[in-house]
Amino acid sequence: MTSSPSDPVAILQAAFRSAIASTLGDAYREVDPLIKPSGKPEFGDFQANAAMGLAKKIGTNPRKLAEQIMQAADPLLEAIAEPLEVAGPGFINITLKSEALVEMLKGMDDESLGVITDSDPHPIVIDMCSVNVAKQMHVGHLRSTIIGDALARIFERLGRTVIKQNHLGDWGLPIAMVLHHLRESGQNLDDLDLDDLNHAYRQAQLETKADVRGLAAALEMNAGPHRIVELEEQAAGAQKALEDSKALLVELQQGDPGLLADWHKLIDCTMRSVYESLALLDVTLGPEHNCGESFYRDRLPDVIDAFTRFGLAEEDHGALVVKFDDRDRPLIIRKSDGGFLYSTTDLAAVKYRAGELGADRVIYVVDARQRDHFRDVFDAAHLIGWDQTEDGAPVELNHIAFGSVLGPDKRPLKTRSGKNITLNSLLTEAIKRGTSEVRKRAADPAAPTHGLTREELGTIGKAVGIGAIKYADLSNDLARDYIFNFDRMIAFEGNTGPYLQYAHARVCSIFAKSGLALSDIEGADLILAEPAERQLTLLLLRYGSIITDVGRTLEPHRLCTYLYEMADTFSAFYQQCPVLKAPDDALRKSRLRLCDLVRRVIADGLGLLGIDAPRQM
RNA sequence: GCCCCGGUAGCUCAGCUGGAUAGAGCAGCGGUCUUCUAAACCGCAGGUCGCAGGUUCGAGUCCUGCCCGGGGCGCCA
Repeated sequence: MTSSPSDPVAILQAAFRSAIASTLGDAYREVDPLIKPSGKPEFGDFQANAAMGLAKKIGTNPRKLAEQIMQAADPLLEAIAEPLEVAGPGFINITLKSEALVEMLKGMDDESLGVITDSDPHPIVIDMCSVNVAKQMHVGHLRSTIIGDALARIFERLGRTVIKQNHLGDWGLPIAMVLHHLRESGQNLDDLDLDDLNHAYRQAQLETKADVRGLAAALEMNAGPHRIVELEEQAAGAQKALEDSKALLVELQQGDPGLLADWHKLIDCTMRSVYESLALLDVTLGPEHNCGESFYRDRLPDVIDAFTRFGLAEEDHGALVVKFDDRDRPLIIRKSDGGFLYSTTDLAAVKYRAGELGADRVIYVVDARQRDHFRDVFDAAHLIGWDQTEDGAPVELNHIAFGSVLGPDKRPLKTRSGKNITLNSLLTEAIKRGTSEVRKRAADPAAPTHGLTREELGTIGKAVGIGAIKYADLSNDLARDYIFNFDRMIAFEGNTGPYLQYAHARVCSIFAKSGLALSDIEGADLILAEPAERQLTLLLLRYGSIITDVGRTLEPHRLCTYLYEMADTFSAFYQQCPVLKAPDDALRKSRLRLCDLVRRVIADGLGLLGIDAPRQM
């Protein structure tokens, strides 16, 4: 990672590193000087906070140490910073010279926008969406898709090769159950629609689950003989349906041609609807990204062999398990009936992604309920050494354990009638709401959108509606559950997608009204006299490091917070610094150039979140 | 029973490897449109950071215990 001349933090870090080393000796060359944007403008632009921690470690006076470091750093920064100051218990406050800020701003004023790319040739695999065939895509898959897509865009922006994979649930017992049910009921699989599939899924669930537990409870609670017999018959029926489904799964897994053909029909039916939703979301994820459970079916025996060969698996009650030193829970990799499980598949997937695809990072965007599972799988992969590429690079396995989407009652989101809300209906509703907001505004003759066609307004409305959903999903800490609230997410006030889109449109509008072309301001002098101009500049200069941070932490909400702050800071600038009505031409061009940078940063940032930024709204 | 995640203003949430007086947005109150998009901006008010200990110059942040909410826990995925 090189340091960009446009990133003040990187420049200050380098200077303070050597200042610390020359104060305390070479042993301290690698300590982080803890450069942070200053909390308050009166403390300057940045602060170095390392002196206090170091003083504690060494056992010296923090303020005194800060002064020593400051004296060493001062000459190094003479060209770009005002004289440094020590404040409080040992903060070193830094104010940059305006000329230096101008140079840094020019440094980011190209396509990069200050984002430093990484040329590591290993791809990054992102496991996202993960629909279950035989089940309609619902809000649960929304987050996985939106988050995965945003991360994919961010890593591509950082210069990495990204392989998106849709790890379809297409090979387990549930799909066998549905297939069994459809065959039993004589359904014609050629004109199967999603409702048939959903119905079949639910019926199959009922058939096989009704209801061994009920029987056990009835026995335990000394229910009457009639009730027992009734439940026993039901349970026997369930057992039979389940046995049949299991048998069908075995046939399927052995490659029975007729069954395979039916299986494909089922998948096609589900995926047609999935692709519709993905198109509405503007997420590029097609058949070429499908790499589901069935893909690994021939690789499962090898997983068992390898774990057995390395002595990492042992038999327990007939099943084959991997045990860990630090937890009671084992990972079952083969059932006592010889069948494989999703843990077997997931281990095969780790091996494939790291070993064959050569990925040095695999990101699983799967909901938080699978935390324990992935912890076990990752640890098992580590035990056997599959978490490295063939060229020896260590592989980072990350599970993005995102929270649930809840309804207003804080229970998993359902319709009033208690059904799961389908993703398609949700997206359609969002687009409808977005469009109606945009139309409402366009009805005003003074609105810039007034003359637009119905179609143009529809395009903007879609961007607003979908953007609102995506932003609501990405702007919170992913680990939290979040309450789905259309009214809040589509509001134009506060930290929402539409607010940012609006801020972007306003900047565009200034430029459009200026009557100038981009080429007119390209080399314009930048004049940073007003505090608002400085604040805007300091924020613009942070863009690159924010993107790097998101790549490191996998926390897209940091980008959201940044963009919101950008819109806010721009508003302050906009209020305090006339652009088109600036007192002279030089200032006008300087401010337009600042506006242009703001516009590009917001558009780029929203783009990384998968959100469109219309030029008008 | 064990494990994991969360608990910050009335509501929804930020708070970056411990740093200066804990920040936003909604909602509430009060201002700002002949002025570059008022879908905006400015101001006021609002806090025992779940509770109790501990670590230290300094804790929302780290450690221990407890409370509340959610999730998970051997042959479903």
